[in-house]
Amino acid sequence: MPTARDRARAELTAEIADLARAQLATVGAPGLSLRAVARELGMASSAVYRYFPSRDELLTRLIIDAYDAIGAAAESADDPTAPPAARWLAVCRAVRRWAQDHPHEYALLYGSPVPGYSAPRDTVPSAVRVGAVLGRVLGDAARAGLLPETAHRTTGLVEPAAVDLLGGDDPALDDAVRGRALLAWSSLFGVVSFELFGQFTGAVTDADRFFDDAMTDLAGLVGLHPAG
Amino acid sequence: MPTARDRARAELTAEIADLARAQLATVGAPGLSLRAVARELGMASSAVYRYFPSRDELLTRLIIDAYDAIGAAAESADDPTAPPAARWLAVCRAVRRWAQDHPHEYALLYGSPVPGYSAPRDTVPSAVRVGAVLGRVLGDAARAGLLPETAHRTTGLVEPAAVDLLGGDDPALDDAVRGRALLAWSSLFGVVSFELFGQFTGAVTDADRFFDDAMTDLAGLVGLHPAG
DNA sequence: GCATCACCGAGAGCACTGCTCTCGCCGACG
DNA sequence: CGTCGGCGAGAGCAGTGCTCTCGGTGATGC
Repeated sequence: MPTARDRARAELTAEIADLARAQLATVGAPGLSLRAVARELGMASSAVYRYFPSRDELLTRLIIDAYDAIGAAAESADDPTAPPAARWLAVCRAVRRWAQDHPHEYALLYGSPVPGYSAPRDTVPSAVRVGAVLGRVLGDAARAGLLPETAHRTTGLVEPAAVDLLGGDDPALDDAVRGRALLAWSSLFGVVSFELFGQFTGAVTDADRFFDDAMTDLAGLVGLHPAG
Repeated sequence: MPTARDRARAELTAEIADLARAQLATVGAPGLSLRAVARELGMASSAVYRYFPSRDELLTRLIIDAYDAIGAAAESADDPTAPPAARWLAVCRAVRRWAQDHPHEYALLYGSPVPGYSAPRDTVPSAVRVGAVLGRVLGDAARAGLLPETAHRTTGLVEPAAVDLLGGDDPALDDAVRGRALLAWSSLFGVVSFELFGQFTGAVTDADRFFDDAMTDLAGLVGLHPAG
């Protein structure tokens, strides 16, 4: 059973992470200072190292939390009873909205990787959640017979381990449409990143409309059409 | 006329930038240290400030140079005599190749923006070059009559100032295809970023084939088909 | 119940960073 | 030939991540 010390430790760990997240939201990842969160917590900087052995470990924690947050946003935006094309657009919108609400955390996930820092294994399950939602939409559509049947199946492009994440198995799904799903998935984040990082400034008049149009085009690319 | 002092100054400025670029390639942007380049140059750190008033100014210089480098790579990969779909794929491949050869510089351009640092106006002309090449391919195809005519023209989505960069004016070009061109443009970088930043690990068996397939799909989205 | 042991917070300290200021030197220009 | 502006060097400030050592204290074994 957890002793009082254990509970205190868990509490303080969470408190540090929360304060770090707050600081992240204001100064961004490069400006995140372990000493600053220690100061704000009223403790010596060295004491923080009892809870996070290094700044990178703290960042890893924040990364996992952020992946889970955007994943949860995508999941809760998905209404499995809605038509597939509408589900697709709703999930994309939720991702964009979360990114706009948490730009620094988004940059931490989908911006430049921290040099000399390779994402630990622990991040993978959380990182995959958004893609899994999109894959589920695709798979449900296939199983409902709403996807065009493929003439000749292409295989060998997608890793077998990734197949179940991309809609699972179905006659309407081959590696060609799975590949297009991967393209659509990365395109979603390409568009969101470009918008968030200012690459679109001065290019488009109505960002909302552009985004909806783009996501609808991507849905069509994988065989999801508003009508069917 | 330029005095000896002026020439020396220009030379030293370039030397600092070159050394900084070399350091960028090994330790990445966050690890770029002004003191380190000064050390490697055998001069006091304070002397470097005669040439770049701040670390951010140095970074800006590197950003502009990198935009120009990837822009030049895209331009020299474009053979205006080739069929549009082939031109499109060639340009995309060149962008990907440059990114793979200069991952840290790529991350500097298309990764997380440096917080508290907004890209100065000077970067815009260089930043726009890759997009301009793709826009030119699209415009040439339109003027050659290789694009499907649009039934009813949609307008008001793309900023007028950006129209000439997206192929110029032509009956075959309206804001719907221009919007899809913007989508394809950002998708190119979405795919390259995901591949470079490790988001695709364990998803695809043949990255080259996947990329070619994806870029061909994007070309088709804007109306560029291998046959035509 | 007491001794022990592990954890925990604090402080000092190291090596490093960006940046500023002041000091002499020296080349260019009037 | 004198003056003035740029230029390099050095010291210094405030801040960083991280380490180590030092007491205190809560949890555990006998």
